[in-house]
Amino acid sequence: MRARPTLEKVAARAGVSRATASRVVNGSTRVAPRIREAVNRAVEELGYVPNQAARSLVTQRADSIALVFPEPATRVFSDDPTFAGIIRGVSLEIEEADKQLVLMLTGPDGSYQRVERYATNGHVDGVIVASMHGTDPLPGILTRRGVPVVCGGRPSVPGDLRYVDMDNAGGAERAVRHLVERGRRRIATIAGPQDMIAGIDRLAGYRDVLRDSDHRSIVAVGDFTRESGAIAMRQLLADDPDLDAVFVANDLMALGALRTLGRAGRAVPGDVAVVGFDDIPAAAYAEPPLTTVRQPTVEMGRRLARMVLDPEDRAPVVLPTELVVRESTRRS
Amino acid sequence: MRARPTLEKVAARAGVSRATASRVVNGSTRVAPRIREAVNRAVEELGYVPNQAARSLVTQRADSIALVFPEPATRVFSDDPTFAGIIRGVSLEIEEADKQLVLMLTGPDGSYQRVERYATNGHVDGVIVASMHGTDPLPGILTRRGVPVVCGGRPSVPGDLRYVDMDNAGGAERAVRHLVERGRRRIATIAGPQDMIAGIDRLAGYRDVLRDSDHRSIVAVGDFTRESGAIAMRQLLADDPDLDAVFVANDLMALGALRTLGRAGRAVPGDVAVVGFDDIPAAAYAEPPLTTVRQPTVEMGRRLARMVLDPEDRAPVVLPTELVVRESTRRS
DNA sequence: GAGTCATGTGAGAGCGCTCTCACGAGCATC
DNA sequence: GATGCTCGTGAGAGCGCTCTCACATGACTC
Repeated sequence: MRARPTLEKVAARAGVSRATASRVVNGSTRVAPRIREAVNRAVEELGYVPNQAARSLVTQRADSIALVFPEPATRVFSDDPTFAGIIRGVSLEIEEADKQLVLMLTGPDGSYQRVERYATNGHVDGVIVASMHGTDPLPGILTRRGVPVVCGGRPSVPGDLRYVDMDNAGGAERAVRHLVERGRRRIATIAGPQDMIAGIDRLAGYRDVLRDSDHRSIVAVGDFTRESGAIAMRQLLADDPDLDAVFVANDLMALGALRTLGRAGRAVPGDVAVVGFDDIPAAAYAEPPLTTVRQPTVEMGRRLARMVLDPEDRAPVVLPTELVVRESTRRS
Repeated sequence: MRARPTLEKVAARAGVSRATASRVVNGSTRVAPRIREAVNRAVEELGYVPNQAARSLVTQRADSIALVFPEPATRVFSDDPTFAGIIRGVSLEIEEADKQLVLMLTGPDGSYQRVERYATNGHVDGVIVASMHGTDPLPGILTRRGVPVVCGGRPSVPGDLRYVDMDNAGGAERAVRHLVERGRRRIATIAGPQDMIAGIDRLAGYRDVLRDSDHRSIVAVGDFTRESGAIAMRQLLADDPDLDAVFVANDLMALGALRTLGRAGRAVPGDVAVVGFDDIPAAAYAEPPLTTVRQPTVEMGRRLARMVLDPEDRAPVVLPTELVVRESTRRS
C-alpha cells in the first residue's frame, strides 16, 4: 500500500473536521453518536491507522518503552531462560497497554551511552533495566534525567530507584532448610557472583540458615555458568570430601555440579543432595531431576512493565519464590 | 527533565539558521568547516539529540525495524537458545546501523493483526519474521503492502519472499552419514514437526542418506520439546529394540531422548549413538556430551538484519551448518 | 568588466497530528 | 425574551524537523 490515508482524508470522507475525526479516533465521549459512527466507518473503509510519529511529536509521548539488558546480562542471555521469561512478561503487559517494546542489548563497549541518549530524548516513555550488577549507573542517570525507570533486581545501593525483585534470600533459606530437614550434615554452597544482588542474597540466605542450625558453611563461588558450576563443585569436593549436600545458586551451575559429581562417582542424591535455583526447564530434565527454587520470571516481566507505565507506583515489589522438590534431594 | 534543546536552539547558539544546523547534524559535506565546528560545539554544549518523531514525520522513515516471533516460536522461546542467538545477531547489526529494534511476540490470539497494522503504517522500516511454519501468511501480506520483509527460515511456499535459512538438509545429511561411517546399522530418527521447514528439511536429509546407503529408516515425530523427544524415543525403542543410533532433529529433543535411553538401560554411545541438531550450550554438557550439528544463530540474526535494511538484496541466503563430534557417537 | 558558475546559506513550507479556544445551538432559568 | 449554561464542533496554531528553492558570495572565464 503506497499512500496511507491521513486524518484529513478520514475527516473529509466523514464530512467532519479533522478535530472531530481526531476525537473519535482517540475515543473522546463528547462526540454525537451518529458522527462518531460516520467517522468510524470512514476509518474502516480507508484502513486508516494513526501516524505515530506525528502523534508523538505533539503529545510528547512515544508509546513505547525500552527493555535494556546491560552487557553482563547479554552475555548470559543465550543460555539462561530467565531472561526469556522476563521478556515474555514485559511483552504481554506492554501489548495490553497497546505500546511497543524496544529491546536494547548493550554491547561490551560504551554502547550504553547509546541507551542513555536514546532514552533521555523522548523516544521512549520509560525504561526497564534488567540490572545484573546492582551497581549499574544507568538507572540512576536516567532517573535523574526524568525518565521513568524500573530495575529488574534490587539495586545494591539503597536509594530511591524503583525495582521488582525475586525473594532470593527467602528462596535460598527454604532450600537450605530443606536440606537440613532431610538430615544432611555437611551442606556446601556454590554461590553466584558477589557483585550481583541475586548472588549476594542467595548466599546470605544460605548463611543465615546454617548459622541458626549450627552447621558449618562451605562456600565456593561461580559466575552462574554451567562451566563455573562444574569447576566450583570440583573445588568443593577437594575442600571437603565428606560433604553430603550442595545448595547451588542457580540451575545452570547446578547442572555443571551434577556433571562433576557424576564423574567423581558420587551418587545424587545417595551421596550428595543438590538443590538449584531458578527452575529452568532443564532442571526437571536433569539426571536426576533437580530440586530447585522456582522464580516467577514472566510475572516479574509483567510487574516491571506495569510499574514503568505508572510513574506514581514507587513501592518496590519482591516476588515470592517457591521450593520445587524433585529427585536430587530425595531422602537417602 | 529540563526541556530538551531543539535544533532551533542549537542554530541560535551557533549563530546560523536551522537549515544549516540540520545539515551539520545530518553530516552534509557542503558546510564550511568553521560553521560546522560552531554547530557541533553548540550541539555538544546543549546536549542536543534530534527528536526522532519529528524527523520521522518528514522523512517518512522510522529508523527502527521490527523482529516478530509468531506464536509458535513464542511458545518455545523460553527454552530454546536459538532464538536468543538470533535476537543477539539482529541487535548487533541494527545497532551498527544506528536503528532501533522493536520486538513483537505475538500471542495465541489474533494479536498478529496488531503486527500488521503496526508494520503497514510506517512505524517501522522493515520486518523480520522468525517464521516457524513456512506457511505463515504475515510475510506475504506485509510484502504485498510494500513493507520490506525477511523471513528467518525458508518459507514452505516457494515465492518471492526473501529469506535467510540454515542448511538444515545438509547438516542432517552430514550427521547421518557420520553415524553410517561409525558403523551404525539401524539408524532411527526423531523428526521435528512436519509443518515447520526445519523439521521437514532435517528429515529429508536423513532420508536421503539412508536411501543411498541402503539402511532402513525408522521415524518418530516430535515437536522440538524435550518432553516430546523423550516420548518419541520410547516409541522408537518399542518399534525397534535393536536400533543402535538415533538422529534427533534438535538438541532439546535429543536431551529428552538421552534421558529415555538412560532409563531404559541403554548405554550411550555403547548401545545407541545419538546425534542432535542446533548445538545449544546444554548439548556439550549432556551426559554423555552430545554430538550435534551447529548452526550459526547469531550470524543468522546479522544476515536477517542486513537483508531487511537493504531492500535491493533479494538473494536468499543459506548458512552453512557444521557437525560437532562429541562423546555420544564415539566409536563403540 | 560583464557573464557564468559552483558553493554555501537562509527562508519557509509542510510532514500528520493534538489540543486550545471560540463559537453556535439548544436548553433551562429568571 | 434576555441571560447563562452545557454540549458538540471547527478553525487554527504549532510540535521539531527536513528539504526545496532562492539568494548571496566569490572565483573564474572570455
